[in-house]
Amino acid sequence: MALRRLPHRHRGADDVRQGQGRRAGGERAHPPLPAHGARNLGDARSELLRARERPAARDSPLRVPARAGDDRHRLRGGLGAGHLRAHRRALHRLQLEHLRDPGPAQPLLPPQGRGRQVPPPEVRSGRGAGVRGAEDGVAEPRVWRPLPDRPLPRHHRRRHRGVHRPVAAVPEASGGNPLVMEKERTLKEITPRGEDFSQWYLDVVLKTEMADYGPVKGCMIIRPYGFAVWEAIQADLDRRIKETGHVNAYFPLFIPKSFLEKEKEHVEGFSPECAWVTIGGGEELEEPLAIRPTSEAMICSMYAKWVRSWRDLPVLINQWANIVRWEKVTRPFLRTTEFLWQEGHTLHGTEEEAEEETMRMLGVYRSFYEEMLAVPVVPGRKSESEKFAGALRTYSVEALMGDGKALQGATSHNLGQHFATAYGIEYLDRNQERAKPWSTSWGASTRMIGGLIMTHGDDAGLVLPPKVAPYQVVIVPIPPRKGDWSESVLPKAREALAMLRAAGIRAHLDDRDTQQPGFKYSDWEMRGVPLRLELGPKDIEKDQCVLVRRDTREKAFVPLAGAPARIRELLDQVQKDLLERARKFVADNTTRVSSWDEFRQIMAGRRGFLIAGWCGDAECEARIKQETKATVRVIPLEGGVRPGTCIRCGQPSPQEVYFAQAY
RNA sequence: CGGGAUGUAGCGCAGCCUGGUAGCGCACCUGCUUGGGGUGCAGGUGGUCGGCGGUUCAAAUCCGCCCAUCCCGACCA
Repeated sequence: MALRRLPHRHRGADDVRQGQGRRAGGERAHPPLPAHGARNLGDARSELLRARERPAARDSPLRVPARAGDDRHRLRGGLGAGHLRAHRRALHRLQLEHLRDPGPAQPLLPPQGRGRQVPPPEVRSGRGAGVRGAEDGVAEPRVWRPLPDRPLPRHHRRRHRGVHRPVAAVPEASGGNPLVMEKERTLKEITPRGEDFSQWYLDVVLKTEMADYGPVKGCMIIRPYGFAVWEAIQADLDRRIKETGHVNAYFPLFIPKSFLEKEKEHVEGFSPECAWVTIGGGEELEEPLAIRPTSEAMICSMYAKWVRSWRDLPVLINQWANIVRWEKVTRPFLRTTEFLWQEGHTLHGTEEEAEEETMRMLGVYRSFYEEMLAVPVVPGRKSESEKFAGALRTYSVEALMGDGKALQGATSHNLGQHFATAYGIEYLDRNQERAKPWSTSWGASTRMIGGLIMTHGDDAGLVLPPKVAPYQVVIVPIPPRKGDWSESVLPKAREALAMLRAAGIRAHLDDRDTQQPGFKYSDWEMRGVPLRLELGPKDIEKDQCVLVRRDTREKAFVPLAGAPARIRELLDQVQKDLLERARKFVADNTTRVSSWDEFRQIMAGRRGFLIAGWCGDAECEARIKQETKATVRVIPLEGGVRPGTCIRCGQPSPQEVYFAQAY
């Protein structure tokens, strides 16, 4: 297939002619090329090499040590590699203290955040990239050193190097873990949130093995651990969609160009980000096919064929599908070229019914976000400029991320009669008169996972709400000092696993004997498993186990027999606490502003939601965006209408709105 | 689409300025050791130096073109 705007060498008609369109991953990164003999001079070269002496200058002490590599580090905030490493070490030391004695909550780093700390001067040493054991003379107790000296991770740049080598799946039967394929031994380090939130996010996504970059820009691979979260989301949201009377169906990926063009605003809105197929079977197509950026065009066209009578209404169909939008800037989960979502498309006899449906689904999204993802959202209506292309009214739920930026979590549109008109959907009503239905559409995507990560995550990695966590409990067996763990601890751990699974708890036993318990703790904390169950010889003696919460790291000793019940309680508690904590964060970072100065000041600093009056004028909105990056996120549905004046221009404002910098 | 950066082993990097045997740490493999917060030791495996072309006896290194990714902006779930 050929994609417009992508005259890529792997994507010629050849691929299609082969009837596959795709080659094996490795090959695609390195397309077959004609052999060339440019490299066959190796032997002659070595001969000459041996005949010559190595230039002494290479090892000369006069060599200038600084090079491009060093400058690179300095470019980001003026710190050399050594500084950064020292910084990191100091930061972690501070974290330890924080754990023992949590200080006051940082305004911009939600509850468990550690805040940005400047390393004490004594640990700021010269550069020493890649040098191990550059001890700073502090005799550290052996208790727990979260980060032993290691080469400085590259936490200021993320680089992608094509296709990763496939790793064989480890079968569950042999004690493997199907959701975590790479059994690497180091805990992959994560940039602290306060240092660089974007990098933190990418580190979390990649290192927890939720997703990885694919060979095509913006096309990520959702790995098993990430996909398990999506499956949990899907299962629950699907249930909610069906409970509200909808049924699932599936419509084609390809949409003929002429279909897409029927609704003017719609096509104008989406054509810039459309991918087109122009070749099929080796031949130029008569009509280009869009790879769906959304399915209104396709689905409404079919509705025109299906709907004849008022008795056919309402039509309440949902589909789970993939979507392609040619985005210029992409980030895993948050904005990818291809993404997964559900899109509902409904038809109704009256405007009131359509509006009711639109609001009903907005409510579904809201409760889903809060109950499943533990992410508080602000439901509201979009401004004209943020409206869906072709809609009458667009509503959304907006969440506030840890860095003070807002994320549109899901949208619900009242499409009016625009699409019915454009696609010729007509029926005979009760009075035997021709009538046009009112349509709606609503969707939520894999972006939700991004929101989930950015709402709850901390410096140690992911924090997953129990309801969507692939593993709710991980069992870490502690080997005895003497003897074989498979004699005592392991069988007991397996018993515990069976007991938890029987109780309907998603549990995993980490029985890798190549890792130390301490490593496992950190590893699963990074992956956000809500509860850890430690089981060692001492516990077995007392017929108990140790439960540790991921979010608070609180420990509890509980009798083994009572573990399932206690775990269920704890999981519920964690779920509740996460939502509460996130709510508090949103509340703490939502400001009702009364002056333009204050507005600008907050946007220049910690950002967050700003509640203010707005005149409703698009130009005024654009000016605000230009000056502060903030846009109208939503005109809230709750909290009452408070007329006032526009924060920017002073004109009368019919209602208050939520402003924020958007993702 | 503009600006910036990067591409050397699975990951993180050095080597490039001044062309001459491709290196280090981690991971991985083997063995021993260790195990309640990231064990230690010893020995190994692994590289089209992003691609193509040019200069040269010789290119990771110099030159040109291309590709890809990331970051920051302008546009959008």
